[in-house]
Amino acid sequence: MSAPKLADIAKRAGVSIAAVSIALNNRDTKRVSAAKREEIQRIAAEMSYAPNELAKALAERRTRLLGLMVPLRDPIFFNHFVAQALSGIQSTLMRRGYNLLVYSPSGRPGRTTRDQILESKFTDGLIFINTRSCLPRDIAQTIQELDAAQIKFSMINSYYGRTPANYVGVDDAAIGEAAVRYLAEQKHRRIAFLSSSEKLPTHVHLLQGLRHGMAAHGLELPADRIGCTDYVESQAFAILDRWFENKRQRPTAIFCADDQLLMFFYDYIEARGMRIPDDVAVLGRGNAGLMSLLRPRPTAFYIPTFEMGALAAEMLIDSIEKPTETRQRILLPFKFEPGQTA
Amino acid sequence: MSAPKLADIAKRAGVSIAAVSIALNNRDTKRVSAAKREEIQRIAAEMSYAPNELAKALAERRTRLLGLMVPLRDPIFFNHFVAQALSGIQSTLMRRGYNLLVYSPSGRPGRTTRDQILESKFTDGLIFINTRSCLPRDIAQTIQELDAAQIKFSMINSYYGRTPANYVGVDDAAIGEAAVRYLAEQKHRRIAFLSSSEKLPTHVHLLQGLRHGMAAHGLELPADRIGCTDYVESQAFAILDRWFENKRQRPTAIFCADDQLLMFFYDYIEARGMRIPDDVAVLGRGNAGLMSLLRPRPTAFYIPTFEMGALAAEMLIDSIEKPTETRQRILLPFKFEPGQTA
DNA sequence: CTGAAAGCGCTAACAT
DNA sequence: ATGTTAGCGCTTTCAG
Repeated sequence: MSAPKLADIAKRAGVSIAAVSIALNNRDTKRVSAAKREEIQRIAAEMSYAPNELAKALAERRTRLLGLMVPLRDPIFFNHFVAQALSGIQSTLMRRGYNLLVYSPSGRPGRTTRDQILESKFTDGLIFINTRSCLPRDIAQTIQELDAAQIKFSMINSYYGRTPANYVGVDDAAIGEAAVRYLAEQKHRRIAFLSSSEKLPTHVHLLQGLRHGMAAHGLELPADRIGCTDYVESQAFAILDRWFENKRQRPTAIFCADDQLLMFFYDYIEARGMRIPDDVAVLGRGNAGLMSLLRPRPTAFYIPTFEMGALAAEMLIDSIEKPTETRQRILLPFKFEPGQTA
Repeated sequence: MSAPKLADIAKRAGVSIAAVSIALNNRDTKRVSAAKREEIQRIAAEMSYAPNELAKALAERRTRLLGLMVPLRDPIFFNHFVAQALSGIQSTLMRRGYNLLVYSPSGRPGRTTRDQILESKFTDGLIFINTRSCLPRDIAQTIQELDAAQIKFSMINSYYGRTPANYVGVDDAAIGEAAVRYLAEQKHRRIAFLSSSEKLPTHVHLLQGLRHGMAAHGLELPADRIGCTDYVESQAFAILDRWFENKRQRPTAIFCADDQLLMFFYDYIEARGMRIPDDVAVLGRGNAGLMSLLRPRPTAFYIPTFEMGALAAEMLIDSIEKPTETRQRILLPFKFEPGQTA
């Protein structure tokens, strides 16, 4: 026996299909008498009726499904970022009655926006998680194509282009500034910046904040104290060796742009037999869950990943349900937590 | 202008809707002439046609969507487990052309199987991730209800009941045995087991393996060297204090049942000013990604979370596509990686 | 207040 | 080889 449908209930109750649909869905309408409604509900429960969401969605022209697009390619750090964001997204969806479709991330770089559009035919809207490796230009193009296809979407992290879009990020410039302020207050004057790659938005914004902060404190950030590692550990080691070779000129504090770089730094310190914070202070930035495992406990700025996910979902649903809603670009404040490293 | 549909293409091409459907879907059939097919494909591309997956699914009676049920989340450890399993699942789905619907985990414990069944109306099958906190009895009931509703499913981790079901776990008894073997070879004779809670399947199986291994090596595991923490750090500390109070009788090696317990142990060692492995050796079990962040690097058994996800998805899809397939219960082998702690 | 009928966009069995 | 037709299960006018 296959799943019971409206018609089955209608037959048993001796009413029309429409009557059943109305009785079951509109909790308070006078379209159907109280007696009939109860009868219908009883029968439905008895047959353990569950609506076919597919048919429902087809008729209603909406699925209450959101799609999540994740360019999955980075190691654990990113995994964890996604997991956190996912929790946040889910917390919103739960409250607002949506579910999440996580699209299989295609390893192949050929994954075009067109594919995404195709896939989105199942959903009411799309959430994008932009990783540190997403370039502004690519994102801008994606936005254009989505708009052309009239697909609703919102983005998490790292988008700073000019095209208007719903997105939520973190205020990296503010983090950079706060980092300098904190270190300057501890009398650090030679501060270095261990980062990812020159072109990445995060790098750019942190740097901007750092420079601003340096200026405010009468300090400066010479080019040779900015290290771009491209996330290659050996490259990070080379940069650090350069910084530390001269006892007199070595930086007294390092600011690491994200958790992976912080890990590199911990590894380096261990490899060279140094100690944090005795030999050098370090300030981190990244994901709370992961960094809390490190010892000594990092003094760090935490990215509110969960909240970013929750907010991105909220924005998207708003724009779906009230199409007039104008697009918002939100930068969430960071959290700071003192540890043992600076 | 709303999205183009088959009818639009049909009109433009001067053929029937069915013809378009066939031309677009069945890459190699003689149902339609080569010329017409090309013409149709050209027009479709031109209008950037994308099929309405909903309608398609309704007609085909299948969505190529799998649902993921995740019980409410524990802290980071679990987050990461889920993220890993998710990656594995996705790798299979990608290859086999499915997508994943991640159901919002309901915080409320009242989330019944019935709810899940309701939600599953969107999917072809369900994957369950059973956490360490899932009791065998509850799982068994879930299985029964799913069967009654004729819903296909597979489970990841921690199910060891008698009801037949597709599931993939890890061979904890083998891990327990291997743990003893490894430690015994290092001449450890007083080995203690820091664990979760007596009732949990993982605990039971690890213990079974440990006892077996102990016997084989002429050792024993007295009850007072089995510590159940219920994942409460203070409880863990109390147990450890008891173990370590007597210098003569203290265990020389500890086996931790999972990563969270290992973290407790590291915290304890730090708090009491001891050193690993000088004061005590420790052997872990858990998630590769997370534990690799710890220093000293743990010597540990790693659970193949990614593979478990991939396999669970594979099994589920098989059972969907070939309904004759009999149910399988697979225990994956663990991975062992030596570190600096034992 | 209730039921009949017309879709939603697509597939597949059935004619031609 | 191609076109026609009847659903898939539900919602929603629109008559009665």
